[in-house]
Amino acid sequence: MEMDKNYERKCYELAYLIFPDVDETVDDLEIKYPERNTLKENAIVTRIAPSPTGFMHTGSLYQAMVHKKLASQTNGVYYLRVEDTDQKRYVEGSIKMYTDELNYFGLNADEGVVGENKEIGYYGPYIQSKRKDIYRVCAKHLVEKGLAYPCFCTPEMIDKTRQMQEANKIVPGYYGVYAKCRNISIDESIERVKNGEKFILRFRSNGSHLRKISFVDAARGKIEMAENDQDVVILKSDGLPTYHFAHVCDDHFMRTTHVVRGEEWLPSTPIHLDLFNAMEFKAPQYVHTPLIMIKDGNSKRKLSKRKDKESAVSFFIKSGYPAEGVNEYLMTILNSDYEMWKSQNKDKNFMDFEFKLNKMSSAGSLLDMPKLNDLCKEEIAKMNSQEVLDRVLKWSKEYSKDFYDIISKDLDYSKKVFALERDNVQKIRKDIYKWEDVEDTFRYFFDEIYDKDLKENGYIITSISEEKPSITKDIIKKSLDEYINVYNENNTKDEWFDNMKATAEKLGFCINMKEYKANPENYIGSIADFSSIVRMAVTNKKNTPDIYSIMQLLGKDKVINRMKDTVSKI
RNA sequence: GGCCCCUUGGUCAAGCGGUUAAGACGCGACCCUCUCAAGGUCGAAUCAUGGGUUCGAUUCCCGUAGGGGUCACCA
Repeated sequence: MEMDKNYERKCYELAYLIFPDVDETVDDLEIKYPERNTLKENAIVTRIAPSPTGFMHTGSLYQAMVHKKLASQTNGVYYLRVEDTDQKRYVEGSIKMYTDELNYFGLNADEGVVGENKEIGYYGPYIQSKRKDIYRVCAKHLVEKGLAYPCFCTPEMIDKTRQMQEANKIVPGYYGVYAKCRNISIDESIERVKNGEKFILRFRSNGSHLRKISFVDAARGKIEMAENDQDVVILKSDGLPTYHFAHVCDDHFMRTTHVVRGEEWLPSTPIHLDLFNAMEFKAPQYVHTPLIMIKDGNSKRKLSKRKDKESAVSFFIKSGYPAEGVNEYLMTILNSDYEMWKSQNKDKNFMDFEFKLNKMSSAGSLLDMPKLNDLCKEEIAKMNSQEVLDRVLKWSKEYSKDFYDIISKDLDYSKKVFALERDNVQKIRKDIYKWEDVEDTFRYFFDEIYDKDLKENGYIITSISEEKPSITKDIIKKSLDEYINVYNENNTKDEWFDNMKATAEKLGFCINMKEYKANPENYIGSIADFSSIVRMAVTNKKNTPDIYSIMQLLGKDKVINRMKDTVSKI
């Protein structure tokens, strides 16, 4: 007993020696950052915790969706905390980029860091590098309790131990008898600290990997794992905490109820539970989300920052994927019954859907780009021409300045372009799924782009002769010459098509598709071929929306000129 | 390699002891049609494997295999 008292006193001495300037206690912090009593009992407090590395991973977006849903549907809080304890990886401007990207998808946090130098909330600071004092209070507490100790080992020494362990097939790591500094006497520790020897702070775990612990993952259910026995580093040589320790201190004092994170964290959960226990903090509920995978040959793997452009959220923004479509996609892989619900609630959006943790799939899903594209296509199809114009302007201003200049010259005209087969029609054209594709899809409406295309690719109309030898270049020319003479801009659509058919028939085309299919050898081509000639002469594209509407929009002069040019240049 | 997670068509998946094993994307065919897109109709395609438990297993248990993750003074 006498001995224990003595040891206890020494622990306090050591703690004071290491943290002479810390006079706050854990109890003080409990008062400073009280429980969130204004929230209802079942309100969920979640957090997104990016590292400012200049890169937002697609998986984070997926998690942001979980945070947003959980907090909003329980009237809880979703906050953003910047995890910048690794100063080596810090990239300037990351925070703004990150919050901007969240904003693009409407998945921004409602507390914490919400922009560059912008913080909301009473549980801050929300940037870990500014929370040094808090970690030191907590670390001091552990030293006082004999649950943390200074480690004087060099990285080389630790490396050597590890190699020895691996060679002898011993569980590697810094623990038990292999934890050299854990086993030196407290007097020696005090002495060496006094002497100014360099050290880091390690947790003194009382666990054993022979014992099992279990915890409930809110998405996966009960999980059983070996108890932690590693004396993990809690404060690094730069005085900043490791992730493990910061997680415990921050999520406790920010009163997080649910820690939603990628499943790569699952193996270190026992460490965190051990730490929570040592600090006598109540551990949060854990939710480990599956990783988003990508197909690589015959197998699948985690989205890789280096290899896969889709791993960056910025890729989707730069390409102009509409946020609505991406969100829809995220929901479909997030909650298995979302698609069913959506098909019954077509007019609602994902924020109206009740997200359930136990409906979250736990297997990593492959990023399915065709599916994403389809969902985006559907979302764009819901927009009217004004909305499309606004969105294209906004996107191109940022990512395609030339195109922006072209379409903003005559906004009224641009709007009419986007209104084609969109406004006031029974069946909306669904051929765009990202803004990046708009320029090419509508290139023939804008002279600058049209001319550039002709220059680069030539007149593609000649390809008709390659596919159908009966339609020679002469026939193409003759058809256009003939059509130029009869084209009447004031025709209704029906009159226009009758006119087309009359001209085509005169030249030997079959104007009845059924008849043509039955006896193609009797004709030089079909009305479809004749239409193609006109289409390509006017747009230099094989496939376009209804050619009548296009001609109406372009106006007679342009239509006639383009046909004349084609005749003379091919 | 140790530990952990995961496993229904090509992909996302419903299912939660008895089903003709949903639906969506993709794919194919046909219809519609001036091309394409869309739309409509139809179609091909799935319970990784071996043992149990049970009257009965896709469903519950165990093993095996496969895939993934993780083993830092990075998060």
